[in-house]
Amino acid sequence: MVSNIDSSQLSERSLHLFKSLVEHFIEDGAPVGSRTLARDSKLNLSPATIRNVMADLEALGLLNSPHISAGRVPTARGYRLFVDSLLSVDHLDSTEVEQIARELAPKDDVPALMQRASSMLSDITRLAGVVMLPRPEQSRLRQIEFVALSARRILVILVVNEREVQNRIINTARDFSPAELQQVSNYLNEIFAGKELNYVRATILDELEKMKEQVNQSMQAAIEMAQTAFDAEATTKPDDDLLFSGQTNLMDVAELADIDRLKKLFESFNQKRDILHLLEQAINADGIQIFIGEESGYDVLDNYSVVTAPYEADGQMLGVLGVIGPTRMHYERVIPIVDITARMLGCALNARN
Amino acid sequence: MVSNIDSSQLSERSLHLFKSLVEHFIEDGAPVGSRTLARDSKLNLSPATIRNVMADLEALGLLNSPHISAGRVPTARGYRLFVDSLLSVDHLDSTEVEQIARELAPKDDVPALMQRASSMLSDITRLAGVVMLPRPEQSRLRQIEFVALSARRILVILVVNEREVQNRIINTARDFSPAELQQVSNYLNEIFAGKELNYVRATILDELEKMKEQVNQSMQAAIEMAQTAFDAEATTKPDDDLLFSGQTNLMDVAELADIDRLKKLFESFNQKRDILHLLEQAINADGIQIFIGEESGYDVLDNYSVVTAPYEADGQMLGVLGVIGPTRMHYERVIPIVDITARMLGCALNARN
DNA sequence: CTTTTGCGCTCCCCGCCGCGGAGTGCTAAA
DNA sequence: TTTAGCACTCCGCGGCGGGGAGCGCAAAAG
Repeated sequence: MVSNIDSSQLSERSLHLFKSLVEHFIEDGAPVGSRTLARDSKLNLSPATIRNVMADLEALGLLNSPHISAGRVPTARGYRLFVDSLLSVDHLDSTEVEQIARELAPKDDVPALMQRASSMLSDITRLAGVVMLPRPEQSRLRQIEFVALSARRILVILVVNEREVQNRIINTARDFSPAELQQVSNYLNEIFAGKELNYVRATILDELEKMKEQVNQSMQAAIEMAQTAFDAEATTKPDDDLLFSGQTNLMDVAELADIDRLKKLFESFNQKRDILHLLEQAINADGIQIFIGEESGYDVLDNYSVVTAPYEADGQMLGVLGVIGPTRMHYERVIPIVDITARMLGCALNARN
Repeated sequence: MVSNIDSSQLSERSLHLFKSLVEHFIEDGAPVGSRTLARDSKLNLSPATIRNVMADLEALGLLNSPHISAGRVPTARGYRLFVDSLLSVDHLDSTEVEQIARELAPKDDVPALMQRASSMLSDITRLAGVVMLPRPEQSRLRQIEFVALSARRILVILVVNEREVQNRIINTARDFSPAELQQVSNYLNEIFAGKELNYVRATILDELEKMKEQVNQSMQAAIEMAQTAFDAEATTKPDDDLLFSGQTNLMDVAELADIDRLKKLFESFNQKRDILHLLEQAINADGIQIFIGEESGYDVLDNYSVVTAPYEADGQMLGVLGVIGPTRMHYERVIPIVDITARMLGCALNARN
């Protein structure tokens, strides 16, 4: 990775012009030339002077021109400098903040809340929103219960991590009476409550061995049943842990009239893999993190930027949310929106202790 | 609605030529002219003759030309005649059937099965797949259970319609002991098991009244709790009942290079409303139903066709699945695929009694 | 009456040209 | 160091023209 440009390496004037250029480009999407820049930047300089400056900036890799006689366009590196050192972040007006707060009122269940966070992000920014759900890297079994649906069909309920409930139906080889089920769940709760799910899955086999000689046959069958339950659990929910919304907003941005690239992007939304990896990098960031174009390392994201922020509740990092749009996006607006959404989502999650 | 053309109104020759034209157009997507048709159709006719026939067909509204000196293209009405009377449906080769069967093996839970059905449809047809989930127009409560998470946090489990399990967590105003919970659930099961959910919701208020004077206070609180549980239920899951997949496949079809229309379509996938309405029309159809272009009545679907089939299990219609693609699609292939997928999905659902 | 031939005409597509506009780099002057 | 001047490049656009595909019509052929 080539070292980035530090703002101290450049003259005040260059920085000013550079900033002005980037802002201009973000506004119009057209390469900006020395004339316009001379007109707009308050410095009273002739186009010629500005051309010299721009040539320097291009040499540093902050700008380039699509072709020799066009204006200049920021490179990814240019955006980086802009975002890191030059950006003046918008102050959100209070009605917007209120809107966010209202949308994220902790009135319903967690998945719905996340969904709303995502669509709110996309609505407000007119870009694509994404929320990574709490990845329970540590899932502790809190409680397990069995409910008999009929003699051989049993509903298994796993309560995990205080919040989450999973249930599945298993068919058993023989009948179980409600009393037996109670007995089994008592037993399992006793030894496994509070343990990590993977540990439970791993241990349950050993446990089964121990049981074989020791206790009565009924118990043994019970353990087998539990094993089925946890096995099923293992194969479930591989990754519905990314909520997108507003993808269609990206179909408006002119720079991506290219339908093939857009298709690739949408496909990577569906696969989820790449985006997931990217967001995982952001979870330990201290607040807003921005991936600009090629920086991300995923070439589907060329010409796109991702603005993310982790969110937390109860002092614990839970996940990441953010926005995906063209590199040419209004960072000064998007950044505070993502930021405040992350905070408010955290609050909403706290509130529902 | 203008009356459709019946195949008996046309001469053998016209039909043959028309069929040939449609097939040709479906293959290439280019307007087809008299020359090509003369070459391809086995009838030994000169282009001029064919031009006359084509003029007739155009007069009937089966064809039209994009502009005066281009070839002809089928209209929606033309496609209608084609699929209703002229289409020779492909015989699926056995490896494909096997693939479908394999994908739909009833190995996991219902939602996952549906999801696989949808993505399989889109994979095989290279179009967009959609599955409408069983709309439980009639949800019977089978069983209700309470699990104490802590003294005041209670997990409510509703088993509905044999298959479906819903759970939610409610916070209570006062503590409940496990014994109490057991008592409450016994009571509720006794009076409400087998009843329709809406009925339960409606009745529970009355029940509450009756209770007020009659029984002990603990029971009353319990009923209040149950009410909370069912209320919450009412507000849940408004419509996650449509599963799309392979939308991106539609980005390949040339006729829809028009990004704006594509955007509108994708948005209507997200809203779900229109597509849902459309599929609901198909649920009582006897097998395959096809909506061609403007016929559907939804203008987002102009230039698109929807091929649907209802699926059933235990002799009961459960939902509809299908495929969305350009009107110019390979009906002879898509139709049997949708058909067999619907059947097999039904089987898979049956199998998991 | 049906089919074919012949012909003139329409319209699209594509490449070509030329031009104006925007912008650059360089050099020489302030 | 900045500015003015100038030659040059490249894009975008409109106009032009030719080739191709196809049509409709009318008259001839069957």
